[in-house]
Amino acid sequence: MQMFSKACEYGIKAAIYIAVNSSENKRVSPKEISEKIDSPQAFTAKILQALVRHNIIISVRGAYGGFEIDKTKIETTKLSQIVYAIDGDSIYNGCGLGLHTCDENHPCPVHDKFKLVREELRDMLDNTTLERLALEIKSGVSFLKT
Amino acid sequence: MQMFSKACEYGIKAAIYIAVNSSENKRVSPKEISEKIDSPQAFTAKILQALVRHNIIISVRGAYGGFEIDKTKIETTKLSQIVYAIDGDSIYNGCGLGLHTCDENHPCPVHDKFKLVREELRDMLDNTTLERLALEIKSGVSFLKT
DNA sequence: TATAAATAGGATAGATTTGTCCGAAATAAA
DNA sequence: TTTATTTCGGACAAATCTATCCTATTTATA
Ligand code: FES
Ligand code: FES
Repeated sequence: MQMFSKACEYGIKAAIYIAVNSSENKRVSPKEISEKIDSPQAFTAKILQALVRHNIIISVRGAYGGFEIDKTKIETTKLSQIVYAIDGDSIYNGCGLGLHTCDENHPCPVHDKFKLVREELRDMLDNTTLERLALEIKSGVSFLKT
Repeated sequence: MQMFSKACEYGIKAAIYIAVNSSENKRVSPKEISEKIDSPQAFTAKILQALVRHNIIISVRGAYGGFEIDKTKIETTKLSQIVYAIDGDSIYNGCGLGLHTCDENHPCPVHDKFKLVREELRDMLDNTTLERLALEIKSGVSFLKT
C-alpha cells in the first residue's frame, strides 16, 4: 500500500520542517531541509516549487533567501492541502479497483469497505494542521527522519 | 492515494472472475478474463502466474486448459492473500512518510492516524473472502468493469 | 553597479511499474 | 503419434515516477 507518493512524503515532511522554523522566524534552504528530512535535495526543491505555486509556502529568492511559511498559515494549513498540491485529488476520487468511476449505483466488489477506509484517511488529512504536526516535532513527540 | 498497484487490481478482479466461473464448473482463459475485467491480456496472464505460484488458483495447461479455483478455496481465500501474493507485505509494514522503520517509540508525524487507517484496511482484507465477492458479482450487486 | 547567494525551471538520466511479444513446454483429442 | 490448443517464462518495450544537473533569474549587500 503506497499511501502517498515519494514526492508527497517529501512535501509533507518539508512543509512541517519549514513550519517548525518559521515559527521561530527562521528561513530555510532546500539543502538544509533535505538534510533534516532525509530526502534528495534537487527533487525536494522541485516539490517545494509546487507548494509555492499552491500558496502553501513562500519562497524568497536571492541572497539570504529561502523558504518560509506565513505564521497564520501554519495554523490553518491542513495536511489535505499539501497532499492535494502534490498528488492532486486522487485521494478523493477513483475506484480502488480501477473502475472508470467510483459510483454507488455501479460499485466494484470492494467499494463499500474501500470507501470507509478512504473516508477515514480523508478525515485524517482534513483535520490535521501543520501547526499540530510542527508542535509535535518541536516537543520531540515525533520525528522527521530515520 | 494508490491503495493497490495496477497488478494487484487486476489480480483481485481476475481471482473474483475465476471464482464466479469455478463455482459453475467453468474454466476460463486469460483472454476471457481480461475481457471481462477490462485489463491488458498479457499482463494479466503474468499476474495469474503469480497467483498460481502462491496456490491461490490452479492452471491447467494444454488444450481445453485454463484457470480455475478449488471450490473449497473459494470459501477460505481472503483478499489479503491475493494482495500478499502480488504486492507482498507492503500493506502491513512501512512508514507512511518513508521513515526507515515504523516504530511506536520513534514515530513519524502521522504515525498514529496512519496506523489506524492501515489497521482498518488490514481488517478489511483479512475479513473479505473470495466467496462473498463472487456472490456479489453473481447477484449483480457489484461489478468488475466500466 | 558589481558581486555573491539563492530559488526557478528546463533537460536529462535512472529506476520502477506497466505492458507486449514470442517461442517453449504441456496436454487433450483426433 | 500428430496436431491444435493453451499456459509458462524470458526478453523486450513503453510509461511513469524518482532523481540529478545546469543555467537563468532574482535579490541583498558591499
Ligand atoms: S467503485 Fe470501486 S471503490 Fe467505488
Ligand atoms: S512511523 Fe510513520 S507511520 Fe509509523
